[in-house]
Amino acid sequence: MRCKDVSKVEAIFRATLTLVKERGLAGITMGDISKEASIATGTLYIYFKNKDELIRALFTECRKQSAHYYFENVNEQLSFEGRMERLFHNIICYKMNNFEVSAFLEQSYHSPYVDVIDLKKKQKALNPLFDLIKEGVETRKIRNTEVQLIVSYLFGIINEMVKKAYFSNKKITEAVIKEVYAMFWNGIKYDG
Amino acid sequence: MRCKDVSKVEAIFRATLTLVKERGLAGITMGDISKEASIATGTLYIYFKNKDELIRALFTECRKQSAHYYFENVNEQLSFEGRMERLFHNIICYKMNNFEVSAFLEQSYHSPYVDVIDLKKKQKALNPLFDLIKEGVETRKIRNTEVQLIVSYLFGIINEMVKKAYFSNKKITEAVIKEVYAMFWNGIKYDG
DNA sequence: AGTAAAACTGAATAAATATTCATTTAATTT
DNA sequence: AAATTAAATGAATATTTATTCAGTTTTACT
Repeated sequence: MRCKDVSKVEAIFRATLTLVKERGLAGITMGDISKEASIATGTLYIYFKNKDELIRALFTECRKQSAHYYFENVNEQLSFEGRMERLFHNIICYKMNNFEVSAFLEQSYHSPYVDVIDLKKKQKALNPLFDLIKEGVETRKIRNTEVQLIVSYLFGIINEMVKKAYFSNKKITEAVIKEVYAMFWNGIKYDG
Repeated sequence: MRCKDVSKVEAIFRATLTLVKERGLAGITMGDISKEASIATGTLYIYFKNKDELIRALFTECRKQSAHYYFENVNEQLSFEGRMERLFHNIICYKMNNFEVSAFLEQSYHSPYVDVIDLKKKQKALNPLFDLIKEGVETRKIRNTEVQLIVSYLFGIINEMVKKAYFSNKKITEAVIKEVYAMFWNGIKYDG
């Protein structure tokens, strides 16, 4: 054998996400993870120095992946409104289809595994979003408000809705996304 | 001594909330709690059978307290709009001034300490909110949408905003509350 | 003050969990 | 196909954490 197996890291990550979704970050052990990933406990320590590093590595990975999907097809060909709607749509869909990722990230933020320094880096990944909102404010497409407030408004609505849908076992249909987007847009649009 | 000391339970709860706010639910031990509460570890077991019961008792207490404050002064003397704004205001203020309570509740929901049965009871505490929204929809004050969606929209905005404010060390001023409420209202109001 | 009951203490023990490592298995090289 | 190296195993060990309990202090009552 030549090198560490990427697919094993993948299996470990996937197992951890599954367990965190089911039991929460507070309720999982290295034994649980290895069992869920169908590997020996010792093998975890070949891929990660310890539990902290495993969780942190997964945290980093999840953040990278999320941000990547958020901005898919949000490009200059689209109007401001088009880009905003696309972004909104992407974020909802990603969070719905990858609920375990969202759940893990949310739980990690205020856990002993993740510290504030990491959080600062988050800003960069979401810079295009901040820029888009800034543009909207400057061109009077959206109300003249603190950019951060709009971001909180955006993620607040989406996070809560996705969480609710997940825990009540309901799918979020395209019609519902349209409806919520309308509410979101009415909330932020400029009206003199 | 005649009976167990209520103020000691209070101290234990307060200590736990402080620690969960700082380190997260995953990062606290019974030893940490007793130390923070300035009592011996053994004393914890006089008041609570074990860690699970401690956390669950605190969870129940926090939920009761929150719901109580949310509906303060939301009464029939007020117009529909007045009641809605008051409620919005109450929820924000409570969550700001008792951030550790909100943080603890949020983390508990998906922890091994709290199970789904408890969650069902939550519905009842928030019934007045559901009723208010239903009334709004029926009287065409707010858009004709799934009530649950409006609730998610409401809590989503507030939760995210309070979290952001707390972690960036900024106070939410009355002006900001007014601004966010305006956005919220524009999002849900009926417009043909 | 004297006494019994309740509350409190924190070191000792039990239980859970993380981590290591001697051994086995599989892959790669010569 | 033997030798070499990397990866995987899981029982053993170390560490952390929950829980208990024998002894101490405080309280409430006479």
